[in-house]
Amino acid sequence: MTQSNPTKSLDLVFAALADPTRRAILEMLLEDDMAVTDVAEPFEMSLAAVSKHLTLLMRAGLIGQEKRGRVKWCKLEPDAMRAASIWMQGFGQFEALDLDGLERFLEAELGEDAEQT
Amino acid sequence: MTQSNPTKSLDLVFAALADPTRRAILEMLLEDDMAVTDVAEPFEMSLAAVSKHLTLLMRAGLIGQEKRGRVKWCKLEPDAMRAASIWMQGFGQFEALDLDGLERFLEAELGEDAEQT
DNA sequence: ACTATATTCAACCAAATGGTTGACCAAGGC
DNA sequence: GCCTTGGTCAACCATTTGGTTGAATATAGT
Repeated sequence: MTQSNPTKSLDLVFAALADPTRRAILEMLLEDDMAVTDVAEPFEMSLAAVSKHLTLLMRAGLIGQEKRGRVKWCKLEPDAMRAASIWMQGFGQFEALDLDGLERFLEAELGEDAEQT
Repeated sequence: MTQSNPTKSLDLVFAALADPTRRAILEMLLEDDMAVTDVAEPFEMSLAAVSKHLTLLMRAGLIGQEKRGRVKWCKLEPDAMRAASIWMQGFGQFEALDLDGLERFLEAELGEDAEQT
């Protein structure tokens, strides 16, 4: 009856992503690791509220936290998104939107030996 | 009517996906269009409960419903997942790459339809 | 017209979210 | 030691969610 682990994990990840504040936090962490206070700074809500958001992101596995001194550092854990991302890709070929553009981007990114099909 | 607020659209899609029943429904609809009663059949909950889930899926744009006779047919609308899927891929798939460049690419790709933050 | 089927609606309930404020601990700086 | 800063905790509040049941609506079949 009870849903197995992977299902529950998808629940947590998708639920965590269903809030604009939390998505914004994840985007900020894409740039760099950040202290909790600095994460909270751009938002017009209390530090406690942001702290709760971080707790949810932690439970979903999307971020990790490490306390050094009195500062708690948050770092992105993008691997937690992989299963959810793959699940979604089962529903369509979203990459078909502009595969050429993506290819050009990846080639530029990976450089020389990227294309040899 | 079109979702005027792009952030809200990601909210709705991710929230809709955060429930195992709704994900299971979407997977069922991957096979074929289904009537509401048939969608509800495998689940150990009332028809009304499933109907509510379908309402949420509708609001998120993930399914469409068409009433023919007294039967309401549900069909998958996987395009509604696109923006969310692409948003996620900005985190998981290309970690080794230049993330700023990827962000610029995705922004250009999604246009104003999927800008969050 | 009567009845059965398909689906939603309405009222209710319990639990979770997203936010607030104020108190609380922990770690530095002086 | 004392004060400030970093961060969580606890209690509270409003709203949403996920479920129930029973009544209501609409269409089909006979």
